[in-house]
Amino acid sequence: MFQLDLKSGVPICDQIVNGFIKLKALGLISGGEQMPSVRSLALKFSINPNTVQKAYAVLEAQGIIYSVKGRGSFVSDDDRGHSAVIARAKEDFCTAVERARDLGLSAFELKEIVDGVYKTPKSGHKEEKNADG
Amino acid sequence: MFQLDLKSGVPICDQIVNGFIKLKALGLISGGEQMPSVRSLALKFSINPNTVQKAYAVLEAQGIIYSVKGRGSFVSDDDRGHSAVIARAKEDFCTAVERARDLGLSAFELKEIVDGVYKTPKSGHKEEKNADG
Amino acid sequence: MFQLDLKSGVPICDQIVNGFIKLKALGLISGGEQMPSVRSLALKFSINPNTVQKAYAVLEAQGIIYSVKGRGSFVSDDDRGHSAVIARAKEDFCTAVERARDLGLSAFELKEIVDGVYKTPKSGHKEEKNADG
Amino acid sequence: MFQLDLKSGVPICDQIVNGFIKLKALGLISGGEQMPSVRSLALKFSINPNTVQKAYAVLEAQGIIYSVKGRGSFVSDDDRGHSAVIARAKEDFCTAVERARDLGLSAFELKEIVDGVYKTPKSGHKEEKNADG
DNA sequence: GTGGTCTAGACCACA
DNA sequence: GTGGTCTAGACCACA
Repeated sequence: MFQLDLKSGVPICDQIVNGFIKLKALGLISGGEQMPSVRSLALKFSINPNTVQKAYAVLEAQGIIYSVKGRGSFVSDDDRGHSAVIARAKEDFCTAVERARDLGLSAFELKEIVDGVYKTPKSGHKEEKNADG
Repeated sequence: MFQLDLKSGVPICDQIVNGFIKLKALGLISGGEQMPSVRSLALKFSINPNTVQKAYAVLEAQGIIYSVKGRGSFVSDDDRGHSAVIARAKEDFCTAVERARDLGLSAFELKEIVDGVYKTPKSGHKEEKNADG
Repeated sequence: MFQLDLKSGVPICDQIVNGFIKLKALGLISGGEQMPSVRSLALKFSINPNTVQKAYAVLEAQGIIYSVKGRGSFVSDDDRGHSAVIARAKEDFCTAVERARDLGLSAFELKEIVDGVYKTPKSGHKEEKNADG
Repeated sequence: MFQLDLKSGVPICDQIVNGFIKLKALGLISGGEQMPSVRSLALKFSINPNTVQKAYAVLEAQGIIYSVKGRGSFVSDDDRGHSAVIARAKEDFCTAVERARDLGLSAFELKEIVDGVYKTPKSGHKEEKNADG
């Protein structure tokens, strides 16, 4: 699974949404698989079930998961929603590049940063420390 | 000048701050030059003068501009602030890379995007439409 | 038979009820014919027997089927229920028309859609993929 | 404006979302126009601000409106989102036609119903009576 | 048990 | 003032 950083200022709901998108991107969850129930995840993270519910609603709206009343939530088989999210991520990265360029950074500098990040071991060094609640 | 995108979700204050940083980075405004008055800018963008005031305060705190009582605000000569801004820009870009990596994008893909953006002429401004308020 | 779409958001019970109504309307099942047992249907669809039970109860209440203690459920001969079902189908369609009208669609557009659907061969079943659970 | 029917069983949030979509379809609200504030609408309908907030979030996700923190919510200039909603409405109507056809109704009967609905004066006779709260 | 909706009320950033 | 997030807790339909 992933972890929450309640101190980060990033809305908990967003962290949950992004957490599952990452898990799917990494192949750690896949089509048809059952999601943890709203209540169980809320309990696990010591947060309010409404927050989890909201995150699941966003994931469902994006086509990443689907929910069946009385049965649970499941990872979607169809990857269109997930692909759309990835496509948007590329656009976002493109915007980030433009911003850096506008501030005078060179293409060389940016590519160095890219390499630097990819050479770093798995875990992002400064994000998502632990769920303290 | 630059434009505001009220729909972007980015706080107006931040957009103003970043707008002037960009202008200075591009050399479109330079040391000693007088900044537009708070009132005139607020009028031009149809936004609250307090918001402009706050943006100017941030710019001053970062050493990008300085204000002279009774005369107005001016673009700073020295580069005290500017290098800090560049450092932060690098951090922001680094974060963008990490996010893209977490979603499964490869270093190769990202570098391709970087090259694509830098090959494009200046007009990368396909976003930030207009301030309608 | 028919198929369930667990992702549709339509309650499973309703899907079963509507499925059998459709089968009878199309003449694919007829008076006196025995219905699949609750258990077998639940097994086939990998759903809760209680859900099938409830669907059968609704069908019986509408006069579409009848049950004989110890023997099972059977398709009803008479059309008591069927005409009521047709009446409700008309109401449902009427509601759909009103909704479309409220969104600005013209009567002409709707009638075109009607013609389009009726000109299509039988296989209008582009929805209702499969029960995966 | 539109009215809510708290007894209808239709989620209040959905009623608000559909209400504004209808208003836009009818041209009663248009691009750039300011939406009532979350709080004022909640007060007007005697419902919880969270419910209005949720409705506005859905409208924003669909591109029908956009929100600016501290300023308010506005009807979107760009009609792509609204058009997508209309397109989906056509699909929904198409599904309704298929369902009616599957139950044995003829194209002629359906077109009669369409004409009937469009000949009826403006207000749907059975929907959305009044907000009692 | 499951997801979904709603109220009540606190608190935050922003203008 | 504005929108946005979150908690706490009730209640519902459905399986």
